[in-house]
Amino acid sequence: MDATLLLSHIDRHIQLDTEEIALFLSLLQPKTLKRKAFLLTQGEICHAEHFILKGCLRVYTIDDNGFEHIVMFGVEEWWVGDLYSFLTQTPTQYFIDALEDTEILQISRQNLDKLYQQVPKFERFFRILFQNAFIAQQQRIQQNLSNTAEMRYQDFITRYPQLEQRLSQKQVAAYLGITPVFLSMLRKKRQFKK
Amino acid sequence: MDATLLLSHIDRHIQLDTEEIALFLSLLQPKTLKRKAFLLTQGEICHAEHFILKGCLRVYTIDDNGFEHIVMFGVEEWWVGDLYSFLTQTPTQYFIDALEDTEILQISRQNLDKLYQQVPKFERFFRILFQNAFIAQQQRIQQNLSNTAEMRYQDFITRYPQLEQRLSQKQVAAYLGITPVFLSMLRKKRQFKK
DNA sequence: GATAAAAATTCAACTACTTTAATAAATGCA
DNA sequence: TGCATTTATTAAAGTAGTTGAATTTTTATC
Repeated sequence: MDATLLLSHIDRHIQLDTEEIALFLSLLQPKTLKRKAFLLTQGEICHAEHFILKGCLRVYTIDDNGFEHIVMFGVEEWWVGDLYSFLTQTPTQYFIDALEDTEILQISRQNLDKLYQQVPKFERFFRILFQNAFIAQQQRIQQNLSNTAEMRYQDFITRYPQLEQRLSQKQVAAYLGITPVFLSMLRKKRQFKK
Repeated sequence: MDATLLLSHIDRHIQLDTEEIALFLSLLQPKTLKRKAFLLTQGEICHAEHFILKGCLRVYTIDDNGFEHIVMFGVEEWWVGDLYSFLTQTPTQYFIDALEDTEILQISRQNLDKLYQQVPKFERFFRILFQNAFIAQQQRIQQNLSNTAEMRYQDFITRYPQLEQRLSQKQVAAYLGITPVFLSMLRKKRQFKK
Protein backbone atom coordinates (compact mmCIF):
# COMPACT_ATOMS: atom_id res chain seq x y z
CA MET A 1 0.00 0.00 0.00
CA ASP A 2 1.54 3.26 -1.11
CA ALA A 3 -0.09 6.09 0.78
CA THR A 4 2.37 8.76 -0.35
CA LEU A 5 -0.25 10.66 -2.30
CA LEU A 6 -2.65 10.71 0.63
CA LEU A 7 0.01 11.80 3.08
CA SER A 8 1.19 14.67 0.91
CA HIS A 9 -2.45 15.67 0.41
CA ILE A 10 -2.92 15.82 4.17
CA ASP A 11 0.40 17.53 4.73
CA ARG A 12 -0.91 20.48 2.77
CA HIS A 13 -3.31 21.31 5.59
CA ILE A 14 -2.04 19.79 8.85
CA GLN A 15 1.34 18.59 10.13
CA LEU A 16 1.53 15.11 11.61
CA ASP A 17 4.34 13.52 13.58
CA THR A 18 5.61 10.00 12.95
CA GLU A 19 3.32 8.39 15.50
CA GLU A 20 0.26 10.11 14.18
CA ILE A 21 1.11 9.05 10.66
CA ALA A 22 1.55 5.46 11.82
CA LEU A 23 -1.79 5.51 13.59
CA PHE A 24 -3.51 7.05 10.61
CA LEU A 25 -2.08 4.49 8.20
CA SER A 26 -3.15 1.66 10.49
CA LEU A 27 -6.75 2.82 10.12
CA LEU A 28 -6.74 2.64 6.32
CA GLN A 29 -7.61 -0.20 4.01
CA PRO A 30 -6.49 -0.40 0.40
CA LYS A 31 -8.81 -1.59 -2.34
CA THR A 32 -8.62 -1.92 -6.08
CA LEU A 33 -11.50 -1.73 -8.48
CA LYS A 34 -11.60 -2.92 -12.06
CA ARG A 35 -13.26 -0.68 -14.60
CA LYS A 36 -17.06 -0.93 -14.29
CA ALA A 37 -16.84 -2.41 -10.78
CA PHE A 38 -19.14 -0.93 -8.16
CA LEU A 39 -17.96 0.63 -4.94
CA LEU A 40 -21.50 1.34 -3.74
CA THR A 41 -24.98 0.62 -5.05
CA GLN A 42 -28.36 2.13 -4.22
CA GLY A 43 -29.85 0.67 -1.06
CA GLU A 44 -26.52 -0.24 0.55
CA ILE A 45 -25.06 1.58 3.50
CA CYS A 46 -21.89 3.50 2.78
CA HIS A 47 -19.41 2.15 5.28
CA ALA A 48 -16.33 4.14 4.33
CA GLU A 49 -14.92 7.29 2.84
CA HIS A 50 -12.66 6.61 -0.11
CA PHE A 51 -9.52 8.44 -1.16
CA ILE A 52 -8.51 7.89 -4.78
CA LEU A 53 -4.85 7.06 -5.39
CA LYS A 54 -5.28 6.28 -9.06
CA GLY A 55 -8.16 6.03 -11.47
CA CYS A 56 -11.57 7.59 -11.87
CA LEU A 57 -14.92 7.04 -10.20
CA ARG A 58 -18.35 8.55 -10.64
CA VAL A 59 -21.07 9.12 -8.04
CA TYR A 60 -24.52 9.08 -9.61
CA THR A 61 -28.21 8.36 -9.28
CA ILE A 62 -30.55 6.57 -11.65
CA ASP A 63 -33.95 8.21 -11.95
CA ASP A 64 -37.37 6.65 -12.47
CA ASN A 65 -36.89 6.71 -16.24
CA GLY A 66 -33.56 4.94 -16.01
CA PHE A 67 -31.40 8.00 -16.70
CA GLU A 68 -28.10 8.43 -14.92
CA HIS A 69 -27.22 11.75 -13.28
CA ILE A 70 -23.66 12.26 -12.10
CA VAL A 71 -23.30 14.35 -8.95
CA MET A 72 -19.52 14.13 -8.92
CA PHE A 73 -16.49 12.55 -10.50
CA GLY A 74 -13.56 11.45 -8.41
CA VAL A 75 -10.00 11.29 -9.69
CA GLU A 76 -6.59 11.18 -8.03
CA GLU A 77 -6.51 13.03 -4.68
CA TRP A 78 -10.28 13.29 -4.34
CA TRP A 79 -12.45 11.77 -1.68
CA VAL A 80 -15.69 10.07 -2.65
CA GLY A 81 -18.49 8.35 -0.82
CA ASP A 82 -22.02 9.09 0.23
CA LEU A 83 -21.53 11.24 3.26
CA TYR A 84 -25.18 11.15 4.26
CA SER A 85 -25.40 7.38 4.25
CA PHE A 86 -21.97 7.19 5.90
CA LEU A 87 -22.95 9.47 8.78
CA THR A 88 -26.49 8.29 9.37
CA GLN A 89 -25.86 4.65 8.48
CA THR A 90 -28.96 4.63 6.29
CA PRO A 91 -29.29 3.21 2.76
CA THR A 92 -27.79 5.32 0.03
CA GLN A 93 -29.57 6.59 -3.04
CA TYR A 94 -26.30 6.69 -4.99
CA PHE A 95 -24.25 4.38 -7.15
CA ILE A 96 -20.48 4.65 -7.27
CA ASP A 97 -18.55 2.78 -9.92
CA ALA A 98 -15.20 2.89 -11.66
CA LEU A 99 -14.73 4.46 -15.08
CA GLU A 100 -11.12 3.24 -15.08
CA ASP A 101 -9.22 0.65 -13.08
CA THR A 102 -8.91 2.39 -9.74
CA GLU A 103 -6.95 2.16 -6.49
CA ILE A 104 -8.34 3.65 -3.33
CA LEU A 105 -7.68 3.90 0.37
CA GLN A 106 -10.70 3.49 2.62
CA ILE A 107 -11.40 4.66 6.12
CA SER A 108 -14.38 3.13 7.88
CA ARG A 109 -16.85 5.01 10.04
CA GLN A 110 -15.44 3.48 13.22
CA ASN A 111 -11.87 4.21 12.27
CA LEU A 112 -12.66 7.77 11.32
CA ASP A 113 -14.31 8.34 14.69
CA LYS A 114 -11.25 6.87 16.36
CA LEU A 115 -9.03 9.12 14.28
CA TYR A 116 -10.95 12.25 15.30
CA GLN A 117 -10.60 11.23 18.94
CA GLN A 118 -6.94 10.34 18.88
CA VAL A 119 -5.68 12.97 16.45
CA PRO A 120 -7.99 15.99 16.72
CA LYS A 121 -5.94 17.74 14.06
CA PHE A 122 -7.99 15.70 11.59
CA GLU A 123 -11.04 17.71 12.60
CA ARG A 124 -9.21 20.64 11.10
CA PHE A 125 -8.19 18.69 8.04
CA PHE A 126 -11.70 17.59 7.21
CA ARG A 127 -13.10 20.98 8.15
CA ILE A 128 -10.93 22.49 5.44
CA LEU A 129 -11.76 19.69 3.03
CA PHE A 130 -15.53 20.09 3.44
CA GLN A 131 -15.16 23.83 3.31
CA ASN A 132 -13.54 23.59 -0.10
CA ALA A 133 -16.04 21.02 -1.30
CA PHE A 134 -18.86 23.29 -0.19
CA ILE A 135 -17.43 26.19 -2.17
CA ALA A 136 -17.03 24.08 -5.29
CA GLN A 137 -20.59 22.80 -5.04
CA GLN A 138 -22.00 26.25 -4.46
CA GLN A 139 -20.29 27.42 -7.62
CA ARG A 140 -21.78 24.53 -9.52
CA ILE A 141 -25.26 25.36 -8.22
CA GLN A 142 -24.81 28.99 -9.16
CA GLN A 143 -23.70 28.04 -12.63
CA ASN A 144 -26.53 25.61 -13.15
CA LEU A 145 -28.95 28.37 -12.23
CA SER A 146 -27.37 31.08 -14.37
CA ASN A 147 -25.94 29.41 -17.43
CA THR A 148 -27.17 27.64 -20.53
CA ALA A 149 -25.94 24.14 -21.29
CA GLU A 150 -23.53 25.61 -23.81
CA MET A 151 -21.93 27.87 -21.20
CA ARG A 152 -21.79 25.04 -18.66
CA TYR A 153 -20.01 22.81 -21.14
CA GLN A 154 -17.56 25.58 -21.98
CA ASP A 155 -16.92 26.10 -18.31
CA PHE A 156 -16.47 22.40 -17.68
CA ILE A 157 -13.75 21.99 -20.27
CA THR A 158 -11.87 25.05 -19.13
CA ARG A 159 -12.17 24.10 -15.46
CA TYR A 160 -11.32 20.42 -15.84
CA PRO A 161 -9.45 20.13 -19.16
CA GLN A 162 -7.55 16.99 -18.18
CA LEU A 163 -10.64 15.32 -16.74
CA GLU A 164 -12.65 15.87 -19.88
CA GLN A 165 -10.03 13.90 -21.82
CA ARG A 166 -10.61 10.87 -19.61
CA LEU A 167 -14.39 10.85 -19.89
CA SER A 168 -16.78 9.80 -22.60
CA GLN A 169 -19.20 12.44 -23.80
CA LYS A 170 -21.98 10.41 -22.31
CA GLN A 171 -20.50 10.88 -18.85
CA VAL A 172 -19.92 14.58 -19.38
CA ALA A 173 -23.53 14.99 -20.49
CA ALA A 174 -24.79 13.14 -17.41
CA TYR A 175 -22.77 15.55 -15.27
CA LEU A 176 -23.94 18.67 -17.09
CA GLY A 177 -27.57 17.61 -16.95
CA ILE A 178 -28.16 17.30 -20.70
CA THR A 179 -28.57 14.44 -23.16
CA PRO A 180 -25.59 13.03 -25.09
CA VAL A 181 -27.41 14.02 -28.26
CA PHE A 182 -27.56 17.65 -27.24
CA LEU A 183 -23.93 17.65 -26.13
CA SER A 184 -22.98 16.35 -29.54
CA MET A 185 -24.86 19.25 -31.09
CA LEU A 186 -23.07 21.74 -28.85
CA ARG A 187 -19.69 20.29 -29.80
CA LYS A 188 -20.47 20.59 -33.48
CA LYS A 189 -21.49 24.20 -32.99
CA ARG A 190 -18.23 24.91 -31.14
CA GLN A 191 -16.14 23.54 -34.02
CA PHE A 192 -17.52 26.16 -36.36
CA LYS A 193 -16.97 28.98 -33.90
CA LYS A 194 -13.25 28.25 -33.56
CA MET B 1 -26.81 41.04 22.34
CA ASP B 2 -28.70 37.84 22.93
CA ALA B 3 -26.59 34.96 21.74
CA THR B 4 -28.76 32.24 23.28
CA LEU B 5 -29.80 30.84 19.92
CA LEU B 6 -26.22 30.66 18.70
CA LEU B 7 -24.99 29.02 21.90
CA SER B 8 -27.68 26.35 21.86
CA HIS B 9 -26.92 25.77 18.18
CA ILE B 10 -23.27 25.18 19.03
CA ASP B 11 -24.11 23.11 22.09
CA ARG B 12 -25.71 20.58 19.81
CA HIS B 13 -22.29 19.62 18.46
CA ILE B 14 -19.60 20.60 20.98
CA GLN B 15 -19.53 21.32 24.72
CA LEU B 16 -17.91 24.54 25.86
CA ASP B 17 -16.96 25.62 29.38
CA THR B 18 -17.70 29.07 30.78
CA GLU B 19 -14.37 30.54 29.76
CA GLU B 20 -14.64 29.26 26.21
CA ILE B 21 -18.11 30.70 25.92
CA ALA B 22 -16.89 34.06 27.18
CA LEU B 23 -14.03 34.08 24.70
CA PHE B 24 -16.31 33.08 21.86
CA LEU B 25 -18.84 35.78 22.66
CA SER B 26 -16.09 38.40 22.86
CA LEU B 27 -15.22 37.61 19.23
CA LEU B 28 -18.74 38.26 17.91
CA GLN B 29 -20.32 41.44 16.69
CA PRO B 30 -24.07 41.99 16.50
CA LYS B 31 -25.66 43.72 13.54
CA THR B 32 -29.18 44.50 12.45
CA LEU B 33 -30.38 44.89 8.91
CA LYS B 34 -33.57 46.53 7.75
CA ARG B 35 -35.52 44.77 5.03
CA LYS B 36 -33.83 45.33 1.66
CA ALA B 37 -30.54 46.33 3.27
CA PHE B 38 -27.38 44.74 1.85
CA LEU B 39 -24.95 42.70 3.86
CA LEU B 40 -22.63 42.17 0.90
CA THR B 41 -22.53 43.34 -2.69
CA GLN B 42 -20.67 42.03 -5.73
CA GLY B 43 -17.05 43.21 -5.82
CA GLU B 44 -16.68 43.63 -2.06
CA ILE B 45 -14.64 41.31 0.10
CA CYS B 46 -16.63 39.21 2.53
CA HIS B 47 -15.08 40.02 5.90
CA ALA B 48 -17.24 37.89 8.15
CA GLU B 49 -19.42 34.83 8.52
CA HIS B 50 -22.91 35.69 9.69
CA PHE B 51 -25.18 33.73 12.00
CA ILE B 52 -28.85 34.65 11.75
CA LEU B 53 -30.67 35.21 15.05
CA LYS B 54 -33.85 36.47 13.46
CA GLY B 55 -35.05 37.28 9.98
CA CYS B 56 -34.30 36.11 6.48
CA LEU B 57 -31.48 36.76 4.01
CA ARG B 58 -30.79 35.62 0.49
CA VAL B 59 -27.44 34.97 -1.22
CA TYR B 60 -27.64 35.53 -4.95
CA THR B 61 -25.94 36.53 -8.16
CA ILE B 62 -27.14 38.79 -10.93
CA ASP B 63 -26.32 37.50 -14.39
CA ASP B 64 -25.43 39.42 -17.54
CA ASN B 65 -29.09 39.79 -18.43
CA GLY B 66 -29.93 41.23 -15.04
CA PHE B 67 -31.63 38.11 -13.68
CA GLU B 68 -31.22 37.16 -10.05
CA HIS B 69 -30.31 33.59 -9.08
CA ILE B 70 -30.54 32.62 -5.43
CA VAL B 71 -27.93 30.13 -4.26
CA MET B 72 -29.24 30.00 -0.73
CA PHE B 73 -31.67 31.48 1.74
CA GLY B 74 -30.70 32.06 5.34
CA VAL B 75 -33.17 32.05 8.21
CA GLU B 76 -32.85 31.61 11.97
CA GLU B 77 -29.93 29.38 12.96
CA TRP B 78 -28.29 29.42 9.57
CA TRP B 79 -24.89 30.78 8.67
CA VAL B 80 -24.49 32.87 5.54
CA GLY B 81 -21.60 34.58 3.82
CA ASP B 82 -19.43 34.03 0.81
CA LEU B 83 -16.97 31.48 2.04
CA TYR B 84 -14.72 31.76 -0.98
CA SER B 85 -14.32 35.51 -0.70
CA PHE B 86 -14.01 35.18 3.07
CA LEU B 87 -11.18 32.65 2.87
CA THR B 88 -9.24 34.07 -0.04
CA GLN B 89 -9.99 37.71 0.69
CA THR B 90 -10.90 38.28 -2.92
CA PRO B 91 -13.91 40.18 -4.30
CA THR B 92 -17.18 38.30 -4.12
CA GLN B 93 -19.52 37.59 -7.01
CA TYR B 94 -22.53 37.45 -4.68
CA PHE B 95 -25.06 39.84 -3.24
CA ILE B 96 -26.55 39.23 0.18
CA ASP B 97 -29.55 41.24 1.30
CA ALA B 98 -32.38 41.07 3.78
CA LEU B 99 -35.86 39.89 2.82
CA GLU B 100 -37.07 40.77 6.33
CA ASP B 101 -35.68 42.91 9.15
CA THR B 102 -32.84 40.74 10.35
CA GLU B 103 -30.51 40.37 13.33
CA ILE B 104 -27.21 38.63 12.95
CA LEU B 105 -24.02 37.87 14.83
CA GLN B 106 -20.83 38.25 12.86
CA ILE B 107 -17.42 36.72 13.28
CA SER B 108 -14.57 38.26 11.34
CA ARG B 109 -11.84 36.34 9.58
CA GLN B 110 -9.25 37.34 12.18
CA ASN B 111 -11.51 36.41 15.07
CA LEU B 112 -12.41 33.08 13.54
CA ASP B 113 -8.73 32.26 13.11
CA LYS B 114 -8.17 33.22 16.73
CA LEU B 115 -11.09 31.05 17.77
CA TYR B 116 -9.72 28.01 15.95
CA GLN B 117 -6.37 28.52 17.68
CA GLN B 118 -7.67 29.08 21.17
CA VAL B 119 -10.63 26.69 21.14
CA PRO B 120 -9.80 23.86 18.72
CA LYS B 121 -13.17 22.31 19.46
CA PHE B 122 -14.53 24.81 16.96
CA GLU B 123 -12.66 22.96 14.24
CA ARG B 124 -14.98 20.10 15.03
CA PHE B 125 -18.02 22.33 15.16
CA PHE B 126 -17.42 23.83 11.75
CA ARG B 127 -16.33 20.49 10.34
CA ILE B 128 -19.78 19.16 11.20
CA LEU B 129 -21.46 22.30 9.94
CA PHE B 130 -19.76 22.18 6.55
CA GLN B 131 -20.34 18.47 6.36
CA ASN B 132 -24.08 19.00 6.70
CA ALA B 133 -24.05 21.92 4.29
CA PHE B 134 -22.19 19.78 1.78
CA ILE B 135 -24.81 17.05 2.04
CA ALA B 136 -27.66 19.50 1.58
CA GLN B 137 -26.02 21.02 -1.47
CA GLN B 138 -25.28 17.67 -3.01
CA GLN B 139 -28.93 16.76 -2.68
CA ARG B 140 -29.90 20.01 -4.37
CA ILE B 141 -27.51 19.32 -7.24
CA GLN B 142 -28.86 15.82 -7.61
CA GLN B 143 -32.41 17.11 -7.69
CA ASN B 144 -31.63 19.83 -10.18
CA LEU B 145 -30.15 17.19 -12.46
CA SER B 146 -32.93 14.65 -12.10
CA ASN B 147 -36.15 16.55 -11.62
CA THR B 148 -38.41 18.81 -13.65
CA ALA B 149 -39.27 22.25 -12.32
CA GLU B 150 -42.61 20.90 -11.15
CA MET B 151 -40.97 18.20 -9.04
CA ARG B 152 -38.40 20.65 -7.66
CA TYR B 153 -41.17 22.99 -6.57
CA GLN B 154 -43.06 20.15 -4.95
CA ASP B 155 -39.93 19.12 -3.13
CA PHE B 156 -39.19 22.66 -2.02
CA ILE B 157 -42.55 23.15 -0.35
CA THR B 158 -42.44 19.81 1.39
CA ARG B 159 -38.86 20.31 2.52
CA TYR B 160 -39.18 23.93 3.64
CA PRO B 161 -42.91 24.47 4.26
CA GLN B 162 -42.44 27.27 6.77
CA LEU B 163 -39.82 29.01 4.63
CA GLU B 164 -42.06 29.04 1.59
CA GLN B 165 -44.64 31.00 3.59
CA ARG B 166 -42.14 33.77 4.22
CA LEU B 167 -41.01 34.15 0.62
CA SER B 168 -42.58 35.75 -2.41
CA GLN B 169 -43.03 33.48 -5.41
CA LYS B 170 -40.47 35.56 -7.21
CA GLN B 171 -37.83 34.53 -4.68
CA VAL B 172 -38.85 30.89 -4.81
CA ALA B 173 -38.61 30.95 -8.61
CA ALA B 174 -35.14 32.51 -8.45
CA TYR B 175 -34.09 29.68 -6.14
CA LEU B 176 -35.62 26.93 -8.27
CA GLY B 177 -34.08 28.29 -11.45
CA ILE B 178 -37.31 29.10 -13.27
CA THR B 179 -39.21 32.27 -14.16
CA PRO B 180 -41.95 33.64 -11.89
CA VAL B 181 -44.33 33.23 -14.82
CA PHE B 182 -43.65 29.53 -15.04
CA LEU B 183 -43.91 29.07 -11.29
CA SER B 184 -47.32 30.70 -11.44
CA MET B 185 -48.35 28.18 -14.10
CA LEU B 186 -47.11 25.29 -11.97
CA ARG B 187 -49.09 26.53 -8.99
CA LYS B 188 -52.24 26.78 -11.04
CA LYS B 189 -51.73 23.24 -12.29
CA ARG B 190 -51.25 22.01 -8.71
CA GLN B 191 -54.57 23.50 -7.61
CA PHE B 192 -56.47 21.35 -10.05
CA LYS B 193 -54.61 18.22 -9.05
CA LYS B 194 -55.57 18.59 -5.39
C1' DG C 1 -7.96 -9.44 -35.91
C1' DA C 2 -12.86 -10.21 -36.22
C1' DT C 3 -17.04 -9.32 -34.26
C1' DA C 4 -20.12 -7.54 -30.99
C1' DA C 5 -21.32 -3.81 -28.11
C1' DA C 6 -21.17 0.86 -26.75
C1' DA C 7 -20.66 5.64 -27.92
C1' DA C 8 -21.24 9.45 -31.02
C1' DT C 9 -23.59 11.79 -34.88
C1' DT C 10 -27.45 13.50 -37.50
C1' DC C 11 -32.12 14.84 -38.37
C1' DA C 12 -36.96 15.77 -37.54
C1' DA C 13 -40.67 16.07 -34.42
C1' DC C 14 -41.77 17.33 -29.83
C1' DT C 15 -42.08 19.58 -25.02
C1' DA C 16 -40.68 22.06 -20.90
C1' DC C 17 -39.77 26.34 -20.03
C1' DT C 18 -39.05 31.43 -21.55
C1' DT C 19 -40.33 35.81 -23.33
C1' DT C 20 -43.24 39.58 -24.00
C1' DA C 21 -47.01 42.06 -22.89
C1' DA C 22 -51.21 43.27 -20.75
C1' DT C 23 -54.14 43.01 -16.52
C1' DA C 24 -55.16 42.11 -11.77
C1' DA C 25 -53.91 41.66 -7.02
C1' DA C 26 -51.14 42.54 -3.12
C1' DT C 27 -47.91 45.21 -0.56
C1' DG C 28 -45.30 49.19 1.20
C1' DC C 29 -45.25 53.65 2.58
C1' DA C 30 -46.49 58.93 2.99
C1' DT D 1 -56.29 55.69 3.99
C1' DG D 2 -54.88 56.13 -0.44
C1' DC D 3 -51.48 56.03 -4.03
C1' DA D 4 -47.37 54.02 -6.10
C1' DT D 5 -44.75 50.08 -6.64
C1' DT D 6 -44.02 45.45 -6.63
C1' DT D 7 -45.81 40.89 -7.29
C1' DA D 8 -48.80 37.50 -9.41
C1' DT D 9 -51.72 35.91 -13.26
C1' DT D 10 -52.93 34.85 -17.97
C1' DA D 11 -52.21 33.97 -22.77
C1' DA D 12 -49.69 33.56 -27.07
C1' DA D 13 -45.51 33.07 -29.53
C1' DG D 14 -40.74 31.58 -29.31
C1' DT D 15 -36.51 28.69 -28.02
C1' DA D 16 -33.34 25.56 -25.54
C1' DG D 17 -33.07 21.16 -24.92
C1' DT D 18 -35.41 16.25 -25.52
C1' DT D 19 -36.98 12.14 -27.85
C1' DG D 20 -36.82 8.60 -31.15
C1' DA D 21 -34.81 6.43 -34.78
C1' DA D 22 -31.36 5.44 -38.19
C1' DT D 23 -26.26 5.52 -39.31
C1' DT D 24 -21.44 5.81 -38.38
C1' DT D 25 -17.55 5.55 -35.44
C1' DT D 26 -15.13 3.89 -31.59
C1' DT D 27 -14.07 0.63 -28.11
C1' DA D 28 -14.01 -3.83 -25.81
C1' DT D 29 -13.36 -8.66 -25.96
C1' DC D 30 -12.64 -13.52 -27.29
